Amino acid sequence: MTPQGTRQGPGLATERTAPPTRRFASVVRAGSRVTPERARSHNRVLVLQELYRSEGLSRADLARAVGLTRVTISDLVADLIEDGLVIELGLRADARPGKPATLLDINRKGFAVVALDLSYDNLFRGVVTDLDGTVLHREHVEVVDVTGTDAVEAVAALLDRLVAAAQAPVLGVGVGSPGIVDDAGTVLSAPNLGWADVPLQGALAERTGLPVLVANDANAAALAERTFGGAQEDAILVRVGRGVGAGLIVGGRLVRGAHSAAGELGHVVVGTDGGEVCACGKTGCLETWLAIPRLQARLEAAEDADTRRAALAAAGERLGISLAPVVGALNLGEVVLSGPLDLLGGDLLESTAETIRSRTMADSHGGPAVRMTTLGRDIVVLGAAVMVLTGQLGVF
Amino acid sequence: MTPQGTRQGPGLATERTAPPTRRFASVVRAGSRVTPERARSHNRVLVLQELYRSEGLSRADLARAVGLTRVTISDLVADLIEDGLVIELGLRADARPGKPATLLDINRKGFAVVALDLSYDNLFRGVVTDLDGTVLHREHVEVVDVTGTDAVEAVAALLDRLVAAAQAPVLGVGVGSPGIVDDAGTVLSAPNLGWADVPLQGALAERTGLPVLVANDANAAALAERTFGGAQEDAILVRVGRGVGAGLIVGGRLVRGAHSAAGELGHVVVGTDGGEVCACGKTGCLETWLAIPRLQARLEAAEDADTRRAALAAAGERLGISLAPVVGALNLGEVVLSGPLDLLGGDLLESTAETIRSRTMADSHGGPAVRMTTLGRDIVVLGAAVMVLTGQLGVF
DNA sequence: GTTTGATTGTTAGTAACCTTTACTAACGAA
DNA sequence: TTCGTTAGTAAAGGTTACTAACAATCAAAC
Repeated sequence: MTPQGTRQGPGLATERTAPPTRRFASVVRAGSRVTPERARSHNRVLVLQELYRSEGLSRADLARAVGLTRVTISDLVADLIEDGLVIELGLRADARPGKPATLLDINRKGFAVVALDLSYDNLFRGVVTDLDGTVLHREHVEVVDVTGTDAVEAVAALLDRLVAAAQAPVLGVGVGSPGIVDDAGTVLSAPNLGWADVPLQGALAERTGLPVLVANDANAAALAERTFGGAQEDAILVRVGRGVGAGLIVGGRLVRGAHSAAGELGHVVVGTDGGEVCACGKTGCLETWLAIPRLQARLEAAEDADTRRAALAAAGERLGISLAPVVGALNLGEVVLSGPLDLLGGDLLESTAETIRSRTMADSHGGPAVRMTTLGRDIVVLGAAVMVLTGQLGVF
Repeated sequence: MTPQGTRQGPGLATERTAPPTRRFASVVRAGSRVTPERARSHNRVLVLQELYRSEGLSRADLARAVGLTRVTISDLVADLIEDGLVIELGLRADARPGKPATLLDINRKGFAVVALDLSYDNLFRGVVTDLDGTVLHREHVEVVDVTGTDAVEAVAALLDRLVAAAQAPVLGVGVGSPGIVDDAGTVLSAPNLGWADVPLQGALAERTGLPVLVANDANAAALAERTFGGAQEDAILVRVGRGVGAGLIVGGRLVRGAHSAAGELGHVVVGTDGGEVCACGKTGCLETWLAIPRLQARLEAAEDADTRRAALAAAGERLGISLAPVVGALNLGEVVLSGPLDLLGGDLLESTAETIRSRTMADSHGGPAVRMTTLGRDIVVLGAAVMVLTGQLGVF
């Protein structure tokens, strides 16, 4: 053992032959022992996933896809049918040799998911969907100047109406809320709603008796984009509205952050040339460049079309400047924007893409894809639904 | 279903009630079925992890920690002892009622790990460690103007010497290489070594017959910092040398990126006020502000101590500017620097910390911790060793 | 029209795994 | 000495997934 290695070469050279401290950090979560029972439920999930992804598979198809034997698959499927999660569709139609297969599918219409989006101004929206994320029913409620516990009450009332409207057993409730939301579904901070440390998930779960999952709206949107929008395994979704937020998917998983605040991009300062003063006190925050109210004000002040296009391009450039380090550091493959299509979809988007490309290393793949979401205004509720499907069925 | 939902509220408003495409993205990797055999090997890993983390546990201690019964633990431990991975230390000394426990430990000296660091200028370094990451032996070789297959040959020769020097069976070989390295250990691009699509991992594995793992040097360093340096679950490690690279730990896991290029921060443009021209062709890349040769040139040109301090602070500010969006987006809890302590450790570090704090939302935790690594020049080889321990034993 | 080969799904039996229950060994305290 | 506690082992049992074998069914070849 070399206690104090001699400095060789011109390379990095801070010293100390590390006597590794006996404080290790583990990858595998504690208590994740695998009993046969847990193994089976894991395999159950695999079957569900496979069925979810492509309806109309036979038991034999599942066996090939999952890697278990036909016998085991038959057994698992029997369980799932008994639980009502899977149904038989009938015999396969196409002509091929051998015994015709019995096609299976998840019972897509047999359960409902309730999903809420609290991120609008003065409005809570909610939907009932089936297991595919198809919206079956919509409700909304105006919440002008409603904050604190009144706001929680309004959410609960909306939720009650949605649950009552559901035509099938409700699998669970997903909520996309503005602000910072921790793992347990407590809204740590949501200034617009006057919330601080509000245990929304617990409150709604207790009231409805249903499984409830609460997450940040931009994070939910990112999940939706990943699941229904075809986003890659490494992508960022940027939501532009009254404020600016983001959700990150890294390695196919949603990033939560050290203090559950991942995606809080709005108040990062952009560039080194000043800017407008932000509500947060700093100067040149991304929100001052990009938030819809400010952007609209600038567009209205513009005198001709060229000036308007320049304003949009400038906003896009600022977004690109702040995204470039993130794209470079994470090697993101995709940047997706969500917000008013008429404002974001044109010059702004193009400018963002061009700025990112010119400020990051042009890898052999020509930089990340930059595009608008195709999920429209339902992106948050769809993400909230994904949370339920993942949490309750393990699907996705 | 509302085909074209009416626009309500001033919120986000791009349209279309998403008919979700039947193209889903899954979280669980395909083919990850759990057979009883896999379940047992998983539990074996849990036992190893627990033993690794704190030596001197009894079978009963393990049972409590892992959550399996004493019977099962005894069985697993018998397997591990037979494989030579675990040894009995003798009876517990302290006096308490009941039968005295037989203490166990991983056979820490019974296996060796070989780890290489190819990231120095004109020098390859390698070490032999035990399972704790304690360095037992060092070798190095000068490689001035050695590139391409010659460089691979030099690596292989160094590796042979290290394997020959090992006093215990070699568990595996870890390599930290500059450049972009994919999952399979192929160096996609390492300009300094003249490598492009070099299947280093495969070549070394074939030559030595040992398990080999190759990864980017900064990524390896990040693993070391996470494992031995006490880094948090969400942290970035920035390596400053001839170039600038980084490794990211998100949710406790290393980030690989869409094209295996995560951490390539050196060629991201910083700020909006120009800068020096970079070798890559762009202007104002982080490397032009921060790389050691340029920094040293600026320091030598400085006339007095104040100017030198200002130069260091300016470099730190640039690093902070480019890290701020990353810290904000990922909500990182920690930023760790690796490189020449005399240059990075003082004003530069402070300036980086202050810049990050002033440009991100000051969350209730006062921003990320910013510090130097304590692992010194061995950080990359330690990370390479961690790769082997993780890959071969599942530890960490 | 019959045979052949292929495919599906089920039944029966087996091996692996973890658990429960029960036991022995070993020790401190009363 | 007795009691209570802790460590480790042994035997039996239940769950899980596997292999082997088979009936049902159909297309295609003969």
